[in-house]
Amino acid sequence: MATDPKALIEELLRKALQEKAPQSADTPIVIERPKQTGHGDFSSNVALQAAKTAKMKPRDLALALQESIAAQVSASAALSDAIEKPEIAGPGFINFKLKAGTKTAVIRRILEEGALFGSAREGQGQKVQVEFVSANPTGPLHVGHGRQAALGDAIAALLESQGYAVTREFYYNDSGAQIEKLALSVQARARGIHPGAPGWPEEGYAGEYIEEIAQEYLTQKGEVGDLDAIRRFAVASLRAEQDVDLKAFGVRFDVYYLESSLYAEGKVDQVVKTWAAHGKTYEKDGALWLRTTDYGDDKDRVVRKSDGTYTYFVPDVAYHVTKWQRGFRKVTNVQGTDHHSTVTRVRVGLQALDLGIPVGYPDYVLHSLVKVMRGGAEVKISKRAGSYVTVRDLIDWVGRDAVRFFLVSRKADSEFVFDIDLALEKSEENPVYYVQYAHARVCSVFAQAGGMPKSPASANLDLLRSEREMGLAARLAEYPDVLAEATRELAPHAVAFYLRELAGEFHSYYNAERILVEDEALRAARLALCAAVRQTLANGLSLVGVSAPEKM
RNA sequence: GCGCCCGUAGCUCAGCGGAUUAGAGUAUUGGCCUCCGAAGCCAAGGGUCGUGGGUUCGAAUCCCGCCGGGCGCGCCA
Repeated sequence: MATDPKALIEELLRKALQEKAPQSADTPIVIERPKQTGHGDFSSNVALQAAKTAKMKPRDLALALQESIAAQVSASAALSDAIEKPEIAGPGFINFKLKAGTKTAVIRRILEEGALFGSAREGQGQKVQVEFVSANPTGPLHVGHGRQAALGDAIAALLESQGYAVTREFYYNDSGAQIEKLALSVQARARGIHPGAPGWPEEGYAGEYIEEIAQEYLTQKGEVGDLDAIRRFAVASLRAEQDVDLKAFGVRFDVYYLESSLYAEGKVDQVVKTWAAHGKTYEKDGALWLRTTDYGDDKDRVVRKSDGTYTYFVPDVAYHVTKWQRGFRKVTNVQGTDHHSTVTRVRVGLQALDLGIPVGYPDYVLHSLVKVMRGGAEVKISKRAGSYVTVRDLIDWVGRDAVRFFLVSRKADSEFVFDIDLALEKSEENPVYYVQYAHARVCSVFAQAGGMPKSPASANLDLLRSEREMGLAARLAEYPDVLAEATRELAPHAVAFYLRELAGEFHSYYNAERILVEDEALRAARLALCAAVRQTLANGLSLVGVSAPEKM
């Protein structure tokens, strides 16, 4: 018998459909977990979907399917032990209820699989790459980078959970106009010129960190006239600072890819040559244009300016070629929505190379901007950076766990209001602590019981019978599905929501039932359930980069 | 003007490859610690799902218009 109840139910429905309405046999079977407990553990609307092709009223078809399933169930002792006969409800839903033993089986599975519970093999053997943050070394990381870091790292972890071999990558521009401005700004500061004063570079960087870098450069006996040395110093110093912040945020990268290397290795030239060789470019007004309109863009784009330098998206395309050549068939880029115009260009640029790269390559997860609120007003100023709030500010204000949980709990495309007061002053009501508290609570029960249960998996789980215990078991069983779905959608916020619900059900259970009861067998069974809850909370928290404390 | 995204309870947000009575948190109000951690639990009130049409037996969910907000629309990156 299949160990996964969902697969089992799908099988039953498939057979019933073949028997009762063969002409509708290829109707996709959707099985969901109803929100209302009265609707059983699983529910399907196939009868509603198939009614048309079957030329039957939905309810009549549902009744026929029900009859067939009931027959299948009574014919098999294993099936009879696993599930109840289905019920019909509403316009023609078929609702399934699992026997208690089927539901609690997940507890044993969790205890056996431990940290691996929730993982799957969907992506086994496939190399995927997630590119995120990719901040230029021209200033400290801002809140938007924080959102990217939280999102990207969680997406990477989700992909890992499904078996993919994931590379976390950070791409940065270490040459070009922005870096030049940075160098000039530091140089100006080193000469005592303040932002806006005569001699200050056009569109220079005005943040206080520029002054700090300038002072450091000077104390290390740097030569004010040596712009090249200043550039190297400033980039190194900002890169180091970003690394410190990322480390504090609990995010690490496998690869740092330098834009300059693309030029150095001739990869940028190669891209342009290939386009030209395929007749995808033409000269106009002293510039070189790419026929992006051939691929649905609204106008052609300049790739080489009249001054001979390339526009930004040429190295971008070259960079993505390396991703493809490095064997990443699935690539996800996490960026702000302000970059959404590059999505088309990069994809089109890749298509125009005729390398056999699929049309939708790469995937993009675009997130909208983050607004930071404090005391009912928007915070725009950071002491360090001047004009924006940094990741460091957020971590200092509310702590890493709260920042990561908050930033990952909204779907990427929703505009995000990060309320410092909510995250900090009301910390006792904060969702992060709510989830962490559930974890700590289980640990504290174990402490009371004299340590972690020795062999929780050997407990007699049939003793778990209450509504709440069944509900918790069902919730636990859902976890692998949540991860699979969240991975498919590249939407880690689903994990944060799931954790909130699981924690809530546990708190509720904890208040309603005593876990450390006299009856040893029952106590062992409840401890096993608690151990499974703890494991799942820990797995989910770890996935979104939040710690699972034993005490708080 | 054009393109993409968003508009769900006072506030912050889930749900949106249609389907059984729209959900959480927070805020407000009222209960629960002689008993495993009250950073918790239980309960109440609070929503014409921006708006007007359309498709459908059935729409918060799909399609179109409008209103409101965000982001793009460079030989900037």
